[in-house]
Amino acid sequence: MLQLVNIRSNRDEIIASLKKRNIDAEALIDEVIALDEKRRSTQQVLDQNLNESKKLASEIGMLFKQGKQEEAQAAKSKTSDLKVVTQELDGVLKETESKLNTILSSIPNAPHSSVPAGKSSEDNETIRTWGDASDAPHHTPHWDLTSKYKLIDFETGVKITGAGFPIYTGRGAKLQRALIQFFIDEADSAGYTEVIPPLLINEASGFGTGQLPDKDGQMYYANEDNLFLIPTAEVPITNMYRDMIVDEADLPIKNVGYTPCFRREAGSYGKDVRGLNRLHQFDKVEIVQLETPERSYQTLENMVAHVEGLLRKLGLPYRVLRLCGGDMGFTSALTYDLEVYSAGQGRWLEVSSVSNFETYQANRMKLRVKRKDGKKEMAHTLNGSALALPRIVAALLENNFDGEKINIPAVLVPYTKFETIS
RNA sequence: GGAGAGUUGGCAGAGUGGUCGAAUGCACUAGUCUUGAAAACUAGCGUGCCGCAAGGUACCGAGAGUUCGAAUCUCUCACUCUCCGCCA
Repeated sequence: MLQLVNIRSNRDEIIASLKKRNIDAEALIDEVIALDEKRRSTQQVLDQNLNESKKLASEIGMLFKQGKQEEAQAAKSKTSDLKVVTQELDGVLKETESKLNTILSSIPNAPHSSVPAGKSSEDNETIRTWGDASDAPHHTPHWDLTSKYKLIDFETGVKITGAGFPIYTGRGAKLQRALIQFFIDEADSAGYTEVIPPLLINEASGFGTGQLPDKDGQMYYANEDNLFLIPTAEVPITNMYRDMIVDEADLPIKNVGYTPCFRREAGSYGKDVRGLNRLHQFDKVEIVQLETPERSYQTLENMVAHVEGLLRKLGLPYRVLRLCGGDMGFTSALTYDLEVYSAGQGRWLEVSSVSNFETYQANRMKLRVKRKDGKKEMAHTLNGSALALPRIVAALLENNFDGEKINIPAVLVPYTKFETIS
């Protein structure tokens, strides 16, 4: 959620910034400001009333103690009017706060100044490209390769679960594990602490990182237990720090976690879902950081650099995009997408999304930093895929197929224990 | 799944209707003492909201209720622990 203090003091900037998401937030923001004012003035009056009630109550207590029954009874009758007013004010305050929170949590994060305006992925800004996207010798899509070399069994996955739940078999499975291990080792070297979080999360966690209340349709839901399957490790890992005040000296906090991710992906179709392009269950290694406001943007760049390092070591041509306002996620202030070139399909595939949420998630989950001078403020949260497996596998197979065999990148061979797939 | 016990400040742990935001100990911070450290002593030490401030108000797992007044009584829910059952 946006912070009220910011909305109060930077109303115009926030409205202008939200325009980059193609949202005219003026009416909403003004409603927030009005509700906030109502909330504050109501609380002032309520506090005065409560103060009087408290005083009266303790006076009555004294009178009873001194045995002055009649005076005590008289004082009691005075309290009833006050009580009615207090209850009324309390009702108004709660209702106002609840309205305020509902509206506030429905407003997306205000994009960073560097975010370009735009409507769709067409308007994303390409920051840089690495590698030669055109030099692949063959153009066989990965679904032909996985079938030819028996790496992934899509059909049996359909039988036991449904579309989008593939079965990795033999060297396909080993390649998958090798990549996971490689990604975690790299993050480990970069100072991230590995965590293995739960794969189901409760409502509070879903709200904390911003998947709830609006995106519950995207998550699988275990009705009996009121739990959701995680769409990304971001949710459990970031929520480890929910309702916490962390010492500035402990920042940055860096975690890496490998988890399967589950997404319903309702409404997807066509070439986007062919093969490994979009799945309901997929593996991902995620990096998460908690930072101070003044350092978070440098940290964002560092995280992008980390992900680029992975792609370079794998030898996959890629490009870095700065997402436009219209294509950015609800909670993000600035997002970089990394896309690898898929030689077999002749197109770019998103394999990582690295974002700075600034205080947006922190404010939802009450995650604060205690500064050296003792003052508390919202922390910044960041995360990024490092990396999402399926499309990496797709690009790896396609780009390294020489017509006879698939050549495993040298960095992976110690993990796979085989150099080629043929 | 069954039975029982519990949930209080960073931790431990008092508190069963009034002056309790909450004893005490530990931890932590600052100071005194000391060549330095330890010890000892002194002081400070939760969070949110409102307020320029003084200060006010709320929070003792969550929510509702009884009462002039609730950490304390009642109800509902959640969670934790112990024992039994089941089980990787």
